[in-house]
Amino acid sequence: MTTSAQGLHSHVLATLGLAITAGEYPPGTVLRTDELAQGFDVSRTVVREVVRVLESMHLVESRRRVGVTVLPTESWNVYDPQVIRWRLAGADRPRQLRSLTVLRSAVEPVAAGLAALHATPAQCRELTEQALGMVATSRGRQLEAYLVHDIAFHRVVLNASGNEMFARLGDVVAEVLTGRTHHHVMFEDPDPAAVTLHVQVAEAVRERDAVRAEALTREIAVGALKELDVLAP
Amino acid sequence: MTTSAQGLHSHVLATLGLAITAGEYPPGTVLRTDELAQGFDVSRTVVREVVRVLESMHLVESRRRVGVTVLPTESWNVYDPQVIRWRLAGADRPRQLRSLTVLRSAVEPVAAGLAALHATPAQCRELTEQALGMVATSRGRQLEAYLVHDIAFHRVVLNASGNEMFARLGDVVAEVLTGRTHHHVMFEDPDPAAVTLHVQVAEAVRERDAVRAEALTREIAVGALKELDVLAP
DNA sequence: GGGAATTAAAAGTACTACTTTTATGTCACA
DNA sequence: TGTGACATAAAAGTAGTACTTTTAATTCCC
Repeated sequence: MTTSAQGLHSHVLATLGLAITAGEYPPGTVLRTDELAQGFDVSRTVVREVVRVLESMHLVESRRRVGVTVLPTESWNVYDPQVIRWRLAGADRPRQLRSLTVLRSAVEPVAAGLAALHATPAQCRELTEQALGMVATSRGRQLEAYLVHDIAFHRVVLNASGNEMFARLGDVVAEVLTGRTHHHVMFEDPDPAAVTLHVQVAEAVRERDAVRAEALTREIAVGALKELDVLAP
Repeated sequence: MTTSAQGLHSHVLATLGLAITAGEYPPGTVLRTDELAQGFDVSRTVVREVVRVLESMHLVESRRRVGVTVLPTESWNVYDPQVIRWRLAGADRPRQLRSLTVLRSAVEPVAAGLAALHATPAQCRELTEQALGMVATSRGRQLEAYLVHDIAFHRVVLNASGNEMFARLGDVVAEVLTGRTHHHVMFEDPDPAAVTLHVQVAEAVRERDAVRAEALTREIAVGALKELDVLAP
């Protein structure tokens, strides 16, 4: 069983959420609470609580005398980390990775600029450290170790921006980077140019050079976009 | 009563969600299901369903033998439209408006650039129309009418970008613009420079000039940021 | 053929009984 | 006196049932 299930609720939620985001139930499909309860062999209580959660994610809509209707993609809360995880686990993972990468390319440069203004000395240190870690692991097929530093690096930048909305994208970035590493056929070491750019971003932030930090991060983003355009048609 | 309440669930959810996001229950506060049920004079069933939803927003965490614990701000799903609405209605509205505006300033320029590449003829037309509407209502204290066009304009840009994540920020932008208009003391007409910029963005998109569309939108964003720096200390 | 009244299906709500987890306090033993 | 195993009870989790409310759809009357 792949769906982490400590508790009936979690299990049903994960299963249903995954199925819906995977497009298993096309929009407009109506599910009946009692049928779901029977299908999962749980009480109606459990199903109702699950439906309420799915409703809050705008994946479904529950109406009396009708049932639980699956909503079209456009109404989904696509920023909900849970929804993101489900979608990344499902069929349209490539599409999802692309739109998230575009989001990154918009947000991260601005975040880096702000980080240059707001980063604490500790954050500057952490940033440099992670960048050096990236350099150290950038050769010789140490992709997993590299990934850890890469994620940590971007997390620090987002946090140091001082903007709550940016900071909360740390998980998204982590998912994207992980997805990329694990789907890239894992043959090649990371692009040396990208590694250098990260080091330079750390430098720029340390020197409080917002403009440079933003520009450099934009270059990183462009690289990520290019890479993706190659991957997907 | 200000909390829209068709159904017990909605009522309890709105009340509790608002209270928590307003910081009425400091992080770490534990609420007991039965007490809530008594307090709201509803069944435990209703409270449980509400708690499950709040849990999915990471506003609270429910643990056996402990109760429902209010989580710190850092864990909240700050991108959940519902959470955003609650917070905008609460005490830290100014802070919230600022962080959302920064997010806009990062996203919208990129979205505009993409819109220039992907916008359909219909979207181009719509964009021009809204921009002209802004011009028409930009003088003589027609702030409400202006706001409608402004919101529509930005929504079209975000939709036309073709990126799902951007498109879903339409509501956020609408909230921010509305909040701004309604809190600006409503004396002055909109900045003529901003109006002109919108017209030019529509032009650039129509002419498929991505670079120009992005640059112009960035100017609009800078304006919005400046305005906010004046508003809040 | 159209509109009003009826019906029934499904979700919403309530209540009650029971299970499971687990924080905390107790007691025995070293 | 401190420490670890054990017992206790508190609170959430689950189940089942009975009832209410809404409302789509059918029927029936004009």
